[in-house]
Amino acid sequence: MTAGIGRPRRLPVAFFARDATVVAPELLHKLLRVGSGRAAIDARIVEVEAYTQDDPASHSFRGVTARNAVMFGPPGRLYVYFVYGMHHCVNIVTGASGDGQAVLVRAAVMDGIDPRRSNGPGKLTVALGIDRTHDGARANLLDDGAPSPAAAVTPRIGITKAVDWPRRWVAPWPGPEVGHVGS
DNA sequence: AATCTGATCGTG
DNA sequence: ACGATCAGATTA
Repeated sequence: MTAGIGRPRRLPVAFFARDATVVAPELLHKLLRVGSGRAAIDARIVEVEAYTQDDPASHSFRGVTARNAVMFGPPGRLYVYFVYGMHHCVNIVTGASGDGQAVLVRAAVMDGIDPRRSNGPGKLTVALGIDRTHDGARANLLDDGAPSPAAAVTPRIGITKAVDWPRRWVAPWPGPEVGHVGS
């Protein structure tokens, strides 16, 4: 992806301490950094989905459980879960502690990685090497001054409840269409 | 204890 | 359109 446009600034916890529907679109084109030092991998976020507690499709809808506990914890942490017996998905926890909400990172662009290898929630975690051991870890989001894209809000993907809620934001994608589950 | 259902992805 | 594959949540 493009080299640093500005000096990367780490987003403060306050950034995440707001409603998921507000934070989600602002996460577009921010960098999600995994690892540190020379092992650090950056992913420029290009597709997100917001999940709040009042959302029937959210894992937090029915209250705290062992799996979703992190969603109810402090903002700015990673909520990682395992689904379909084979895929991991990463979320950035938002809102105040006690409020179960998060933003699912559905796609990102990575330097030297074929976009088709990171254009889906499950594929992205593989590309970033994220698994359940990252659940609850502090998220490392960077703002390198990349211009904010004109976020397009659309219905969500891959869920069966409240599908129509406009809580999915997609940024211009440099390669082939995002995902294959068109809408 | 048993059943059901996925915030997905690759293949047919 | 469908199967893979299993953990977590729900129901009995």
